[in-house]
Amino acid sequence: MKVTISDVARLAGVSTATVSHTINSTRYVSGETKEKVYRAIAELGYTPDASARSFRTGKKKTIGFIVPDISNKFFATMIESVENYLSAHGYHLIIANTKENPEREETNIRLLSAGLVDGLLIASTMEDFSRFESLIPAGFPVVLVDRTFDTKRFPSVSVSNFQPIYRSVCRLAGKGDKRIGMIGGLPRLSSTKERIAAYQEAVADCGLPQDDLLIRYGNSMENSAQSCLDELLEQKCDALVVAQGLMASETVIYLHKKGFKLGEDIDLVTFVDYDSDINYLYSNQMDCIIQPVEKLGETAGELILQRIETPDAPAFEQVLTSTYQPCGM
Amino acid sequence: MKVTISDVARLAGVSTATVSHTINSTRYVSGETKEKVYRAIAELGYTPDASARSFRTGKKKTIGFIVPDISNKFFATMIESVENYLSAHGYHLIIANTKENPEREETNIRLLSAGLVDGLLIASTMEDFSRFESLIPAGFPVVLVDRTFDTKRFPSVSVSNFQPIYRSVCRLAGKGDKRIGMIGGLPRLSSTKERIAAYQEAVADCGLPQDDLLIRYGNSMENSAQSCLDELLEQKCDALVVAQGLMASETVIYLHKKGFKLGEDIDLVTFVDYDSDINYLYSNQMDCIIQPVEKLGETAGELILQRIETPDAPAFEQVLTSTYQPCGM
DNA sequence: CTGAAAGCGCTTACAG
DNA sequence: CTGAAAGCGCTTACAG
Repeated sequence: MKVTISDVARLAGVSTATVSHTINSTRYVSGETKEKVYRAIAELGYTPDASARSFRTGKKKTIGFIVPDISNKFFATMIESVENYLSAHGYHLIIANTKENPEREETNIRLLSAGLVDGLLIASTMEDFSRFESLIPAGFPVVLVDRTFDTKRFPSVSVSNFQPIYRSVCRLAGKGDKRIGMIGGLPRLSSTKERIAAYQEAVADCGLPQDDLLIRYGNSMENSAQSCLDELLEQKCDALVVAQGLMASETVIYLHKKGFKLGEDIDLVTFVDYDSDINYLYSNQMDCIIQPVEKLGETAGELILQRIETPDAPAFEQVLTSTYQPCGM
Repeated sequence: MKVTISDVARLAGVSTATVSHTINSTRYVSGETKEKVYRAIAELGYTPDASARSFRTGKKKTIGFIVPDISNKFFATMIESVENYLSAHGYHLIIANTKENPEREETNIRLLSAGLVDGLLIASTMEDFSRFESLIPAGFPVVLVDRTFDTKRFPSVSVSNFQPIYRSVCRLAGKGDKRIGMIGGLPRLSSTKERIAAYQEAVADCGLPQDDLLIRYGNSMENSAQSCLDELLEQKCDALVVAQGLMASETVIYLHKKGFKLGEDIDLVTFVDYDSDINYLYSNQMDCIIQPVEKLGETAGELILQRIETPDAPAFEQVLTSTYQPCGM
């Protein structure tokens, strides 16, 4: 049978209060009494029941992370980094995967916020903020990760999207490229919107032709780049900007198979998950925008624990900067 | 304040028992009463507290997965597949990362088995079975994933390691290769041991020179292939077998950078995580051993839920087969 | 320096 | 067809 705190108390000849205080160092216990308690614990092989404890205290010591796509290495690395931070602070991590499906996100928010976790990290795939907001119980600690909403009611950590895209378009224009194709992720995501907007402004500012046919969208998951590429190549692009990591890898592979020489037949700028294989192989043939994935995860961990401490602190946005790595550096 | 089942009962004018039974459909409740209960729930915005419920029932509806390296896409994909299976069956998934560190594994087993989860999936990095076994509370549901122990006391799901490696060595020998280098993962892992043994037997059976200098070990994580490769290239290998996915990617990149042409200057056989970028690019230049990652995850989920149902069923090993994909197929 | 006891929010025999 | 009440295993004021 299960060994409980009462069994320990009985064997040690003390109260359950004393056992509890001994284990948790939450009030003074004499050396002699401690001794007896620890002996009883050892003899019975007692382990406090985490479930009872968290029920009693209301603290689960667990954070939920709602991720759009675990098998995307960008998120996998982020999960690792979050887990690393949290476990160092005595927290566990529950993972939920939405596969960019808003219904799955909704279900998971409901399930996890109903007493399973102390706080939620969400890389949301939702477009509608009011729908999103209505799912979060009042005062429940939430931090948005990588993707934000126009309405800034939750704290967030994300990556600067505008500047690196703007800059790369200018550089391409400077090289003499005229028709610059753009591939973005899911159109509804804040990250995609910001990147597309940066592209559009840069194209206009550099005096290049503005053509909606030069902008294509994928689904932010695997195997969605190819059809975009076919369409852009038909448009006779002399350069491509790929604003999403997974699609970037696919682009490199596809161009390679089609026999394009990067930097000669076509110029390429890509967002990369920083330790992608492709990046190692081709970093000398394309410009890369390298995201601080680990920093993103660590900051997310930091913010959510802060949030749990002080749920009513004003929400603020934290924006990390990507590294711009031109060809061959 | 928090809305509890008593608040609902009071407002609906029924007992908490009736509210509970209504929510859970666990005994007959008249239509009229149900109506009242649901109205009260809606009015108060009541959500049952998962923590209280799991404390009471002893069922957490949560599985722990102890993973050696989340950022390794092999495991990331497996996590996705496990999560997928579990969430479809009403379970949550807690992730712990060991970074191939036995102490971290030990800590995590202790923490998670102490009332946090109903069962544990473990891809263990431990060598010593008795140490491992001593950490698992008697009768606690455990399933070993990808890596097993010689002593078969826990159920497990893993991938056949012997046959594909044996076969690849024979094929290389058949092509005329004489000095076949072998790179394995962490020497203590069952997967590594089996793969090395297969290599050794095949080398002997094919009448090739047996030379310990042809066998090198990495750490099963990132950036450990290079030094192995330098040593093997010094041994004038005409073929390489890389028995670990991450190291395989690194090998391809390194050989590429060194200017080797695969299949001409050197023959290559690799274990691959099936959707690796590298595989897409080079599958026509090397033999691949493709692991059924998703099936592995799904089976792991299946086995652990079975185990929770019937913890005393005899432990059995489930071995999945890899696909052998020769050059250019 | 320590103990007796209430109570966290549910579920579930037991009883009618 | 439904209710009163015990109890899961802890923690924590309150009291001495």
